Amino acid sequence: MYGLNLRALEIFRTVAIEGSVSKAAIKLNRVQSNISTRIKQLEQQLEKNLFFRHNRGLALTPDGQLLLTYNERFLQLSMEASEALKVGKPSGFFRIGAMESTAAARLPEILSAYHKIYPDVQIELETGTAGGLMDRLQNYDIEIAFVAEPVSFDRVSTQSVFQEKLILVVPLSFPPLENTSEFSGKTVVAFEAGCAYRRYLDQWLLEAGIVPRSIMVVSSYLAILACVSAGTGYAVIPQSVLDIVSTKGQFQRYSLPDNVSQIKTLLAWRSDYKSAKLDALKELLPVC
Amino acid sequence: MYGLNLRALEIFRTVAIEGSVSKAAIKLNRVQSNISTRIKQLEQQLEKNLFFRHNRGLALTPDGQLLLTYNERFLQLSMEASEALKVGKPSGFFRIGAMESTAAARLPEILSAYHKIYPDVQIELETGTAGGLMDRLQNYDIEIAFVAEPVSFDRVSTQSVFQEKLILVVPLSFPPLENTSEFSGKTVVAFEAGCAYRRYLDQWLLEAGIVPRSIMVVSSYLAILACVSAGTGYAVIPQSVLDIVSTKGQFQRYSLPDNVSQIKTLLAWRSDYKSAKLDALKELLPVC
DNA sequence: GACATATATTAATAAAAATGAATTAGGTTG
DNA sequence: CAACCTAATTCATTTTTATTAATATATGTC
Repeated sequence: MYGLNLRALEIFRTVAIEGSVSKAAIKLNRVQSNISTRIKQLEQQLEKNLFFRHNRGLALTPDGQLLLTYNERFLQLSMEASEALKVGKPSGFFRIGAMESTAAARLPEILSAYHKIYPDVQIELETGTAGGLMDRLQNYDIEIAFVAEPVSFDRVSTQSVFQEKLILVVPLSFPPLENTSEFSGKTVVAFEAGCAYRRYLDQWLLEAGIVPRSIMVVSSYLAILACVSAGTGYAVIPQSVLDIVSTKGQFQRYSLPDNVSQIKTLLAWRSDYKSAKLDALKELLPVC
Repeated sequence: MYGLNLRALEIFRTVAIEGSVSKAAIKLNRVQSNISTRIKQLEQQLEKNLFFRHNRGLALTPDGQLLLTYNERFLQLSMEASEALKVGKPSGFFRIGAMESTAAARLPEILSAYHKIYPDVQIELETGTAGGLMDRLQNYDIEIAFVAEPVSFDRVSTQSVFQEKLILVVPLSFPPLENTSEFSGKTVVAFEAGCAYRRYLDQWLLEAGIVPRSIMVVSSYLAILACVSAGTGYAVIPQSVLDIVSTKGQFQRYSLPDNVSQIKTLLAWRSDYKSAKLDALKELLPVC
């Protein structure tokens, strides 16, 4: 039954419509014996008589009638499929990776708009660290990723889409920040090592000559803010994330030097990846 | 694109799921080069890249994803088709031929019940004379026929389903029937020659020694009754038809001798014709 | 009984699919 | 960096399947 192909269906269909092997053969530009054999083959494969043979030609049996309706459905489906492939409209799964901050602060609105326009696309948004996401991108596990710069991988293209500002958040219980050296000996609350912002944090600590007492690794911005509020230690967090949480005012905020605080978020995709889904998404993203 | 078959779809599907040509080859008990070639072939036929090639295997492109969804639909449809063929439940067209009298008086109720039970069967009821119907039956133009006995054709099976009684209907303007010879010289209103009841009528006329003035051929029982009511002539008509028309009392009725008035209606089908549709219909028909 | 009109069968050929071996292309490891 | 791995591709060959051309068979018509 596995050899059943569109040609077989076409032959069956033509014979059914013409009611004759010879007429079908003429119509399909084949020799009559070929049609005859193919029909018999089909009947053997299905173990059903599809036609009554009489002296003026063939007529469908009930089983043949049934097959004919499925035949039509097959042909229709195959046309629909080739049409869909030709047009290339956005559809199917869209596996998107994003850093938690981007997923929380930037994407909801955009993906919601996207979903409205292209309801046929099933979005799967997964979060992870910048490093982890780039690995998954290269493993063809996700199709695109939103990650903080810098990104430099072979065969990966990027375009910057969001500008983030990192803010230093400090517990109210800490003395006002005047001298950065005061931060030495305190605890830093931070994302795990793969996180891009964590790298900026480490860089600032180094440049400012700060030696933290310890680093507490927490994998959620909400949890990090909760820790800061509770006085556990200080942290660095994107402004946009801060904007969407309601825990305002429960900690001190400080700007960081521009070189470590102004960070672009990039949309990244494998260079060999081209799709209508991606093109459509780019339309909805800001240029930055 | 016409060579596309279920095997190709299965190969594509397996590679897509396994993400690897070699694994798919093992799973499908084929050699890996074969899978590789088939995939490339498919891509060429569709003029689309279906997979990204990377060093750990293959991953679907958006086009590949799209094709995969159609692939699933194809496989599902093919399973549905083979399931339907296996089960053999009544479905498809059911081309039924019947004499007008049977179609009008006997079948409506039965076909209505049938349709309720088997809504997947599309009934086509066509009327014709007994002779015409038997021709069409043998021409595979209709699948079954309801005709009056006698029927004796090679390769046609029958079973009797209705008992009809023929009634002689006479205009009110005619004198009461006492002596059949009085009917000579009058007009007979009758169905065309192929009609079975017409043959019984002819036989009775012969046996009773009646010589009609003329025969008026009318192809509808309602029209025949209208003619009789109008005084045109006398006619022979099944009791069951008389029962369903509202023009009662506008003519005289007489019984005919049993040998020409008691007639069975047969269900007839070609002996090579077997179908669930027919079996189901037989269940609903009276035995007689 | 010869003829016409169908489908079916068969043997030969052509085309397509599957195989096995060799090759290529990226990684990984010592 | 060379040797090694893993996985896909290419290519020559074999096997299978589809197509053809010629012939057989079956049935109805004159």
